[in-house]
Amino acid sequence: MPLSDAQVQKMKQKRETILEQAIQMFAEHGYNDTTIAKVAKASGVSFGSVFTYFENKDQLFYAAVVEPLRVYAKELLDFDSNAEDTVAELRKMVTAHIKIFSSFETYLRLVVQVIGYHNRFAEPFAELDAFHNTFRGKIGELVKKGQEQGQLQVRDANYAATAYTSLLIGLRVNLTDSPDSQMWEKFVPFAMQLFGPKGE
Amino acid sequence: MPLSDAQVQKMKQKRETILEQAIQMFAEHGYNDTTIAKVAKASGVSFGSVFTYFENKDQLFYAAVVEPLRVYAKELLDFDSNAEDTVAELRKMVTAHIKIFSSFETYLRLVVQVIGYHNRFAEPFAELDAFHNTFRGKIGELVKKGQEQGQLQVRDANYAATAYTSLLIGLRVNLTDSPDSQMWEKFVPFAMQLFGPKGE
Amino acid sequence: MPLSDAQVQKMKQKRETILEQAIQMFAEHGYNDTTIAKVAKASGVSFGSVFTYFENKDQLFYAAVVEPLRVYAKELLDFDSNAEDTVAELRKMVTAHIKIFSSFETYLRLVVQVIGYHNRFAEPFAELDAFHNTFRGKIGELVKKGQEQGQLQVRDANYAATAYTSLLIGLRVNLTDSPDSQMWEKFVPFAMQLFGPKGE
Amino acid sequence: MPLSDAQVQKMKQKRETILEQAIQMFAEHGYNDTTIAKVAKASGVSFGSVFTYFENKDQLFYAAVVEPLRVYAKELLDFDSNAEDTVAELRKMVTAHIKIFSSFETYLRLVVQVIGYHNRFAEPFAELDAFHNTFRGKIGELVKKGQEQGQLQVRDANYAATAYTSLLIGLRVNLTDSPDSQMWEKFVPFAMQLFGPKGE
DNA sequence: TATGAATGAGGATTCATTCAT
DNA sequence: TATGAATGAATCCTCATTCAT
Repeated sequence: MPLSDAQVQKMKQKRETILEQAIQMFAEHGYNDTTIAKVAKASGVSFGSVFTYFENKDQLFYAAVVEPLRVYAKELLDFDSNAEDTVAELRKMVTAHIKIFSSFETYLRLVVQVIGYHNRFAEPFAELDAFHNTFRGKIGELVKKGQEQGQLQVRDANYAATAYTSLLIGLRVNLTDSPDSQMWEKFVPFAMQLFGPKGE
Repeated sequence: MPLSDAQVQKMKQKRETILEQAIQMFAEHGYNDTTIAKVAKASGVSFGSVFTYFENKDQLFYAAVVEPLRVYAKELLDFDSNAEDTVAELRKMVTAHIKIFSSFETYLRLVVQVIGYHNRFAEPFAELDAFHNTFRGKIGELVKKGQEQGQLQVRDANYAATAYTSLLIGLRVNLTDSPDSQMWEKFVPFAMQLFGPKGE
Repeated sequence: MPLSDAQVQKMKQKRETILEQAIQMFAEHGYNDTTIAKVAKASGVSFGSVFTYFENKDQLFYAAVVEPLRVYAKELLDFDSNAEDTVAELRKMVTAHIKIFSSFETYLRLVVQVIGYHNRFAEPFAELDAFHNTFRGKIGELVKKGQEQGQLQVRDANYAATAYTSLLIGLRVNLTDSPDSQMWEKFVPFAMQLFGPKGE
Repeated sequence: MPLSDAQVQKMKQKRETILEQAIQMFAEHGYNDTTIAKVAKASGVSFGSVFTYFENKDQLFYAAVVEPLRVYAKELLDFDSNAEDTVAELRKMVTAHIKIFSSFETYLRLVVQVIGYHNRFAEPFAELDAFHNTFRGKIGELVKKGQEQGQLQVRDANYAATAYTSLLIGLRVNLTDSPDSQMWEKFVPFAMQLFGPKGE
């Protein structure tokens, strides 16, 4: 007996709710202090149901880390590594990234944990690491282009990209309780400096 | 009957061993996956003995975070915020910091965890936060001086300091498995850029 | 999906079994020497299940003390404080009480422990104390009535009631291993004396 | 090297202090919640020293129960079972007993526990039981004499004695927090009734 | 599919007791 | 004799996971 469309919809919705609550709680209280029972309660389902949608706690954690990544990845990679005016594109990119990071508080807490315990969380870490490489790579390309055009001082573009992503994650770690995006914006010029724009 | 000096020494040594093992394991496997039994075994003592030296697991964790801080704090603050040649002092400072951070792998993993779950680890977090403020403050002073002397471009010195400490921590997070200090050194010029040195 | 009636019945039965075993063991071996594991084993359930029915050991103890009280209270208060023939009613009451106390061995051991450590067992003690006051009060009323009617010598009715309940509990303490109800019956006339019946 | 008298005195004193503290704490908090460490601390000695004076915790408990008994036994048996005026002697005895029991709060809490868990505390219980039999026996003799003299109504003297000791212990249990000896005195006439004095 | 009772492995902690100093 | 560090058995409790309904 196939499920009706309405039923499929309802189930999707339920899965979504559980995942959102899980992200919230994993980020806030960590893996161990987040119990399946608490997630279930916060989601308004029985804890048995959590196992209907996620094989086990590790899978739930994996999904909590990896699924948002797909969304955020797109936003973070939304810049043109072939742009003509490299510096302008970089500035647009940095501004967008800063804005995204300032609003990511919950999710990035999760990311930091995964990185911190990458032995324990090998699988989600692999995904994050893969994205990080893609991310750095694309930024590196843009930087390289800017250097070739003479708009940026010549330095190792990959290191510049790594310094840049490190600054982003470091700010997120340090400004733990500062959702105030105005303050975040102040860091745009500092981030730009890492790329060595000429005449600034 | 007071303990003999030899006794006292032996106890100090034992406490030290336990703490070192605890730091290692907390950093590697996190708070929850580090059991007292494992720490005891790694330290070559019975688990009951751990409780002789540390009131409970939370206190052990606290000590693991806070005691090394006292040592590292001194190293990290070892620069002159009144130096005449600001840029030279900054470069020396940055080089030293990069070196220190490159060797901190274990301890900084711990730090990242504490920051990530600062709700859970409120007390050690408070200590880290206090140090961070001192650290940023002293760097900010040096930057301010450089700006007054005209050696640095004028920007908000506190934000510069925050960007700098963020870069350091972000590098540590991103370069999780890179104890290679040669690679770390490459980041010195990028860090310097955050302070806006003129004519570089 | 609500539980079926049969399920609910089974659970009630299981809870009952656990509680009975707990009463038995708490009475026999005391709070500390009664482990959850032993109670579980005696009840034929896993020890995890005990926590399904009782929040923790203290709650189990509380239930073990308070739930039987509801039953016994009714039996003990089953006399008429407005009876016409006071002495006859008192004799009936005393006979009933003696019989009840003679059969209470297990439960009263528990009661004695709670009273003995009323600091430690504050909550169950409060319940017992409340019942004791009700019990004494009702007896006192009957005694007062008898005195007004001239059937009993005039003494403080409340002290008489306290002396009576003390005798009951004292007998239970002293005759620890005497379930022999024939012997208990012999104490009826002594108990009656406390009320000062005229012409006996 | 024999110990000096002063040293022997000091040790006796220390043992005494430990025992007093132990009685206090066993009575107040029970066997299990009274730790050797706490007793040692309250006594101003190291917990190792407790083991110098008492073989182990059980022996300490045994001493706490049995040693005071030797003192109290003498007081409780201080009446003349051959007295000419039986009723007067009984009244004197009851008055003395009530007074003693009213002041025994701590010790009798201990006694009640031993009786309550006589399986667990078999050895101290045996001592208490032996004393109880002696105590009842001597009272029984006096009662028997009074009956022979026609001063008391004829009833089973042993049951009367048991009823009497039960009333004493029951009062002690019930009046847990009433050190007020004035109130206790009110129970003298009730206790007397148990012996069936003629013409009262 | 949804529920929640049942299970038991795992872990922090307490504390009597031993024993070296 | 006095001390207190060392030990590890014992116990409460949590929680992921299974499975009958």
